[in-house]
Amino acid sequence: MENKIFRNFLGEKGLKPTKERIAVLSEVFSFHGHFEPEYLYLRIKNAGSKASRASVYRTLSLLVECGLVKKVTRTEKGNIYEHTYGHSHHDHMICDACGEIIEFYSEKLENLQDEICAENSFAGSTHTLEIRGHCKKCRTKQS
Amino acid sequence: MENKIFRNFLGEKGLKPTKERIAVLSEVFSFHGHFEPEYLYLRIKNAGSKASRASVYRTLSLLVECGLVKKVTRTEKGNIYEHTYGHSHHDHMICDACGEIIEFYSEKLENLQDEICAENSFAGSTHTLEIRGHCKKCRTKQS
DNA sequence: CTACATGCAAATAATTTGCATTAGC
DNA sequence: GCTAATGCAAATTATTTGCATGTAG
Repeated sequence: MENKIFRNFLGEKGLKPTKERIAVLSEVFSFHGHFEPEYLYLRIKNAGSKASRASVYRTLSLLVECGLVKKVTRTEKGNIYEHTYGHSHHDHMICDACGEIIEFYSEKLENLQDEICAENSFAGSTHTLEIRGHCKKCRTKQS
Repeated sequence: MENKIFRNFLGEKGLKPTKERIAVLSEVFSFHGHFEPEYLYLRIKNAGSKASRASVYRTLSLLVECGLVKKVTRTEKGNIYEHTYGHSHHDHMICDACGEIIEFYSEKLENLQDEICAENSFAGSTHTLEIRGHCKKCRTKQS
């Protein structure tokens, strides 16, 4: 269905569903989890499709724009993305030791944030909560 | 006092409190709010001190390392910092329209996050919560 | 004196962009 | 055919780094 959504989006903007764009789209949705543009590029090459790095970046922007993909965070290196369609909103814990990303969701947290926005007369549209620390595994490994 | 803290920190690491480092330090603490490295560099020049961009970056890393300064967020452009000493922990709302950064703090929010970490056997050390949307001012300006 | 710091300019690295070529419709 | 999209390589931009020179203790 993400295919349909993307094609609709392109149609409305007068853009064309080229094979490169479709290749990026299906690769993004071919796996779960988080990824960097370069990783995606390599997967696409590996899958037999061809799309230049430039097209990967360009298409990624389009996918973000139409809401199918979301920028998760920015690291020292660059951006990390995840596909969004079929996934409900969640936040992340990132392990400083092994880099593992744990997703979580808390209704209470969402409500509390709405309250806080209201208190500040702020119209919140999105948020990013990133908790850093050590995951269970790395926690025990530590000194 | 941040002066003392920094000097101690340098001393312990066998580093020297050069005039450039001190210039960066005092400029960082000469104003409140958030800043980019380039803005800091210009302020320092303007204040009559001289420190190259390289030294600003190098010193900023030291300040973060010793906890006097904190990286607030990463934008498309680069990093944004704020000084930390004398400021308690808080989170940010960022207006997508005018870029204003509003600070807030919620005890409930902190507690809730601790709970969530515990549920996931995660040892949280820091977190960053960034709520994006429109501030009061830009909200009314909108369609 | 002697490390460590500095400034400069060159190096990095992710991302973007200009442009000639190719391809949807 | 016309407009938009691609690939490439060059450009951008924040940040880092190598190195010869300066300086704190």
